[in-house]
Amino acid sequence: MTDRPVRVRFAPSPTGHLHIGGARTALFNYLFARKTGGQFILRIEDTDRKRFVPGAEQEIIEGLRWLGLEYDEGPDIGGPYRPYRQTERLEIYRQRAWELVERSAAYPCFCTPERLEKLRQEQMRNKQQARYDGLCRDLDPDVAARRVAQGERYVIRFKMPRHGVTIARDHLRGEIVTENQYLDDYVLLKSDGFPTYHLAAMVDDHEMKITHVFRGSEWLSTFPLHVQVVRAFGWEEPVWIHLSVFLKPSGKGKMSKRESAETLKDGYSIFVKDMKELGFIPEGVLNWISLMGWGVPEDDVMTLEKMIERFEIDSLTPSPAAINFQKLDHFNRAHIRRLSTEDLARRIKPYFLAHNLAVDDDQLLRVVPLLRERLVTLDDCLAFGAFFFSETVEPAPEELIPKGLSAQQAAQIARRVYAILEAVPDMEPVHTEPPLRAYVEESGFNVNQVFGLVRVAVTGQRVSPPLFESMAVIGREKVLERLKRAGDILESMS
RNA sequence: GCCCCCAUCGUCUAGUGGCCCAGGACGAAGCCCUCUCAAGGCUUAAACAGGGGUUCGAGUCCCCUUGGGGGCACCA
Repeated sequence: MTDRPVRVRFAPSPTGHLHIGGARTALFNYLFARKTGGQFILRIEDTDRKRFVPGAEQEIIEGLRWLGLEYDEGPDIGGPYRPYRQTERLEIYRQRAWELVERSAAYPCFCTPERLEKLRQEQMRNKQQARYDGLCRDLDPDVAARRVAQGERYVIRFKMPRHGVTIARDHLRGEIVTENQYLDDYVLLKSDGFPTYHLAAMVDDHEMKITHVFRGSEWLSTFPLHVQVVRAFGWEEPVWIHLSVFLKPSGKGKMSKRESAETLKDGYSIFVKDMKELGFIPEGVLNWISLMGWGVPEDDVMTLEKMIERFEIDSLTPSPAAINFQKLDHFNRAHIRRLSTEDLARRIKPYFLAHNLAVDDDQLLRVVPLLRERLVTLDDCLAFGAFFFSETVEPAPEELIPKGLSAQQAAQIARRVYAILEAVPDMEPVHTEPPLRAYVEESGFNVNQVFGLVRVAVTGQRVSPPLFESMAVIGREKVLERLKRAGDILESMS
C-alpha cells in the first residue's frame, strides 16, 4: 500500500509540556521520513478548549528545534496542506462529519450531558459497560435534520456496526480483532462544533496524505473506531504503528504529575524543556529515548545520522519500557565525549559566564580536553573546572593536610613545591612533573600525599582534572600565588 | 466490572523452530592502568513468569493461568 511517497506526522495537543514520550514519537516519525526521503509534518491538535495551555505549542516547537528534529511542514512554517492547526480547520471537519451522516455512517444526537451521565451511572450500578444506548441512532433523518435546523444542540456520533467484528492491523502487533458489540457510538463532532480526535485526526491524516501513523499505544483501545471511520469514508488506510508506552523507573505504571516533578530534584526530568538546563545535550537525549522501544543490535551510541541509517519500523518493539535515567547519564556522557573541542567549549562557556567567571577563549580551549571525559552533564564543568577561571581558590584548611601528616609537614611540602616550581622555566608538564616526582622520591612522602596537597592548593578541591596539565592551564602566576597562600594557611595551623 | 495490548538478566533489548548450557548495552562486583576523579582494558554475577499442548526438536507456534500496561468522555 505504500507506493505513495512517505509522509508522517507528529500531532501533539498543546495541553502540557512536551515530554520524552512525545519526543520519541516525533523522533521515530523524523527518522522514518529521513530514512525514506519522505516528509515529516508537525500538526497541532488543539481541539480541546478546556485543556488548552497557552504557550504549549511554542514549547513543542522549541523542544523539537532544540532536539534537531526539523519538520518539513508545520503551523509556523506552512506547507501545501495548511493550515496545520486543527482549530483553523473546523469547517473541514464539520463538512466531513455531515458527509458521514449522509452516508448513514453517523447521526446527529440530541441527548443532553445530564441524560448521558444518568445513563452512565445506571450502567455502572448494573456492572455493565458504560456506553451510549443509541436513543438517537434511529431517529428519522428528516426529523433530525429539522431539529438541527431549528438550532437544537447536537453532537454527531459514529454509527458503529452492532454485530460482527472489526479487524484492524497494527504493524507491530498484527491483526487486532474486536467484536463490534463492545464498541460505542463515539462522538465525532462536539456540540460546540469542534471535532473530537477520532474525526479530526482521521480527516487530517487523509487530507495531508499521511502514509504511516506513529502514535502512542494509548490509542489502541479506539483503534477499531479509527479504522471504521477511515473505511466509512472509503479512504485508504495508513500503516498504523502503535508505540510502546513509557513506564516509571520502577516499571510500575506511568509517571504521575507529582513523580515527574520529583525527578527534577535528582537532576532529571521527563520534560524536554528541562533537559537543557539540567546540562543534557540533544544528542544524548535523542539517543536515550530512541532505544526505548527500538532494538538496535550493537554499538548503540548513535548520532541522529546513524539512527536514520539504522532505523527500521520492523525493529520497533510493542512492549512497555521503564524509564532509566542512568542510561540518560550514560548516553549524555558518551556524546559529550564525542564533541569536538570547539563545540564543547561553545556549549560549556555559558555555564562559566553565568557564574561570573571571566572566560578567556584560548584558555577555555585548553581546559576542554581536560574536562571532556569527566562530564556527565554540561553543568558538571563548574564543579570540575571553575578554578581555571576564578581569581582565587578557597581550599578547606583541613583538606590541605594529607592523610597521616601534620600541618607542619604539609606546610613544609607546600613551601618546597613552591620553590621547585618557581625555579622552573614554565608550567608545562615536561618541566613541572619531573622535578616534583624527584622531590617525592627524596622526601619520603608518597605521591598521593604530595600531589594531593598541591591539587587542593591550586584547584581548591580534592577532585580535579590531572594536576600537571591543570597547572599548565592555570598559569605560573596563579599557581605560585595559590601555593604560597596554602603554605601560609598551613603555617598558621601548625 | 468489561474490552484491548504486552511478557527474555534489576533496566533497555538481540533472538522470527535446531547456529542459544540465550548475545549486547546500562547498572552492579572484581582486577589492571593511575597524581584525585573520570575514561579505557579485562573478568564475574544476572533472564526465557508458571502450566499445558504442537513438534524429532520451543525463548521462538497454540491454549490457559499469573503479572503488568492502556482504555471504557461532547480529552487527546
